[in-house]
Amino acid sequence: ENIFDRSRMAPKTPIKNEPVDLSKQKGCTPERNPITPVKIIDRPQPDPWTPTANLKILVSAASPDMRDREKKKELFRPIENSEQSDTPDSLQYDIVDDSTVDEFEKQRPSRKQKSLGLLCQKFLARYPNYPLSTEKTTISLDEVASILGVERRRIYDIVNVLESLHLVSRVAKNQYCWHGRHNLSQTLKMLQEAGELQYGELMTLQHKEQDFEYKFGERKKETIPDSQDRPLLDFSEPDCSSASANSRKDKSLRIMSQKFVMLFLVSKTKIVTLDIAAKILIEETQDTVDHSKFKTKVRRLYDIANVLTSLGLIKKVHVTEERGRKPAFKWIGPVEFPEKTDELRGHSPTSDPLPGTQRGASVQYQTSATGKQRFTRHASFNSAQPCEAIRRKVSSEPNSPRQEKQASVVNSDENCSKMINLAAVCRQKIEEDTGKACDTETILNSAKNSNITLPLSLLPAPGDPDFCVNPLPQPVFPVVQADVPSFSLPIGISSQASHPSTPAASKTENGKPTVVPNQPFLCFPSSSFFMLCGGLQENNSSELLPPAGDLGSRSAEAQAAVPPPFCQKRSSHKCSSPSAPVDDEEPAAKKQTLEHSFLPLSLVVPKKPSGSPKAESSPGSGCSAAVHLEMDHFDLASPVAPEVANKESVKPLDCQKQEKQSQNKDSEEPPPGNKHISKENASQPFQPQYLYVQPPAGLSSFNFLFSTNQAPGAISLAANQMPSLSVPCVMVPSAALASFPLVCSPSFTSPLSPAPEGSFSAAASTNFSMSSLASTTPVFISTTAVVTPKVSPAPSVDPQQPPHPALHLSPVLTRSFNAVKLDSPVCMGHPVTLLKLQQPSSAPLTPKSIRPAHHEAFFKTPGSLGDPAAWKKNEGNQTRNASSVQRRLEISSSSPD
DNA sequence: CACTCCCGCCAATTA
DNA sequence: TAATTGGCGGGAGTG
Repeated sequence: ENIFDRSRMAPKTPIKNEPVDLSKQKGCTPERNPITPVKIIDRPQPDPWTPTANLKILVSAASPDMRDREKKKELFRPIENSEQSDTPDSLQYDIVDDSTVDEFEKQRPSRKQKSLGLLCQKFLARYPNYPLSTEKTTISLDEVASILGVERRRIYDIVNVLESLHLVSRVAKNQYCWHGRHNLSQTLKMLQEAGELQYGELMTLQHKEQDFEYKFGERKKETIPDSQDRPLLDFSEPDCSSASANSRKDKSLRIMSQKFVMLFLVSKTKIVTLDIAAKILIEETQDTVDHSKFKTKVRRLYDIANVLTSLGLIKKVHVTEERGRKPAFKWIGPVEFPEKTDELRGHSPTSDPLPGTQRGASVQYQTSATGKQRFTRHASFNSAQPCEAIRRKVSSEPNSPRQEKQASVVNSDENCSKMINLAAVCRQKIEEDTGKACDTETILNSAKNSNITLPLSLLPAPGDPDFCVNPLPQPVFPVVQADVPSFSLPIGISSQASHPSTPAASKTENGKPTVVPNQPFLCFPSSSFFMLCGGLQENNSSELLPPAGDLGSRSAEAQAAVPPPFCQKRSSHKCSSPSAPVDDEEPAAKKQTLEHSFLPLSLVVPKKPSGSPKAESSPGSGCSAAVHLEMDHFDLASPVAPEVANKESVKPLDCQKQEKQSQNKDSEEPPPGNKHISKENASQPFQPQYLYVQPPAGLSSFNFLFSTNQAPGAISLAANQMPSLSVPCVMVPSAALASFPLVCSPSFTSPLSPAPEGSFSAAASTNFSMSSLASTTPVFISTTAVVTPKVSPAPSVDPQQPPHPALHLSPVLTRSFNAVKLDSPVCMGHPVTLLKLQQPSSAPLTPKSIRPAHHEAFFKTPGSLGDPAAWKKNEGNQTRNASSVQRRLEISSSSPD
């Protein structure tokens, strides 16, 4: 039967081709309408058998080999001819001839000739690497499949990978749009950022069995600051990717491809072994990774690797490890991304149809024609497909499903930078030897210890004016950034975040450029980072305290509150006073976002919708763009309260650049001293500064604070151990943050303010919060255990995962909050509730375990980061969690609407 | 035998 | 319901 089919196929294809091809080829060019379902035309006769066809069949029957050959030939011919696909007949004839001839035997296509890599090359050969911007070439799957002589299924494999890199995007059924490599660098950059977030610091690679290896991703790019450009990128990317990608499920292949690329980008060595990649990429595996699953994953990786190889991004190499030689791939593509250049160049001029501000929207629209839902989804995350994927998974997967978590980070330090370095070092070591890893760990530990003491201090911020958030000027960032592992958001989100900065600034300015010089907090322009400086005051802390249960309830509120602030930040420049400027933006946007997004999800959803709306809404200024980013982020959190946002906006956020600078000073140190936090601390004696990082898309709920100065180091980054977050940051539930004044903007006082208790202005501040989700529970994530002290106890939480300690987030208990609050004033001292990731080092995590954490967190939901269990533990939390989860899910689904 | 990964069944998703 | 997509894993080719 098969034979029969095949034979049929051959004839058939040509036929199709003709019609199709014609249109398509032509179509390739610009004009075509995306919309289409081109294919229709084709199929007319299933069997247009030609005489030859019959022969073929016979032949094939005679020998399978023959068949193959024939096919191949056919395939090739067309290919050779390239576009000529014209003569189907001829093909057939040829085939026939061939069959007769022995050539077949000679050529024997052998498997290699059929390889996906080769096929991909042929595919790529058909399209220009850098197509003119103006036109878009459309790709018809049917057409291509017929031309290349392969089943459509294979084309999907190629296209899906290309799509993950935004080389193509799906326009409609059967139709893909060829973008070429204009955006490739951007995409890679984004992936790198995302990868850093996810895997970043700790890229953990698990090797084999039990060993873990941690890789710490280095942050190559330090500059997060770029935010300006990013936005574009984000959008653009998102567009492309999102549009196409979102459509279905998570599309594992796409996601896998992105993750796989991320691994390369994050890896110092640029070499990733398949098994490690497979382990990391197996999200689900959670506990038991099935061997079969692993195998399957590896198969897929080969598929992806073949395509990437064809793209010249990677090459196959072998790594000899202790265990022996393992297949691996080395990244041979660009390592450094000119940042925007790509964007600017590539995009703007040429390709992007949808560039710019609108882009996101526009794109969506286009796509929308095809499928609304998809788009909608996309919209929500343009850039961050992964996120979506994650969500989906979460929702879908019972196992992994996690709740989201929120965490706010408390302190970070320069240490981060150090940490990073360490991580890198560790990673290297690890790579070299597993054993070495230990060393690194030790180091880390030491660091941690130091940190530990400090744990988090949350910011005590008082609601006061004192705290100001200033957006740091980008320039400043670099320093910090460098240090810190980037948190860049996951794909989609991050981009947005970055992007906004500029515009936002403008608005913010209105309020005041400088809010308070002294302010303890700095806001980073980039949405993603914020630096908080200054001592914290206690007051707010109280607010934070709210019991977990409360949190849950509050969280929502908090969330709502949170968002606004960010916006301001974006404006990196100045955040102005509370004065309204910002407000405008936020509110509208937020509201919209809110509407769109569901609360919890904020991260996920928001983007697009929010973005567009925001932009629109905010008349203001460029801010819009910037805002978007932030907004988006926030949105997630905030859905709640647009109002709040408004309020917030009202309040001056105060971000001043100046302050930043000052802060910067403080913060700066980090890079240099990686090693010991303690030292840093010493150096840092200053006020504690914190960097606030917006949660990556995946992590919507978490807030990260990094202490610039002190280092408590935190965290030393447990990175070593944990893949999860090695970063020295603390994750604090948004709720917690909410209470903090720092948050940004003091300006907001959000009525909503989550924290009833505290309710201070701080409340307003809460904004940050992404809280929505987890908000309630503050969590620390440290890889290592160390850190925290107190909090503790709870961490154990996860019964389930115990084995995989890796990431547990220990949920900080509510109390922790309290504690935190209390401590507050001092950054350091706070008893933060840190949750360490449990596992840290000691136990060798299995890759699986690790993965789960990462993956989930990264991909799926913020919650995923932590152990679900942890969440559970918190009683109140649980509910929340669940709710949050649901929300997410809902959102995802709903958002589209 | 291990590494690759083609092939195509068939489920999920769309149209 | 039909078509499109794409997950998945058996098992074959290659070295």
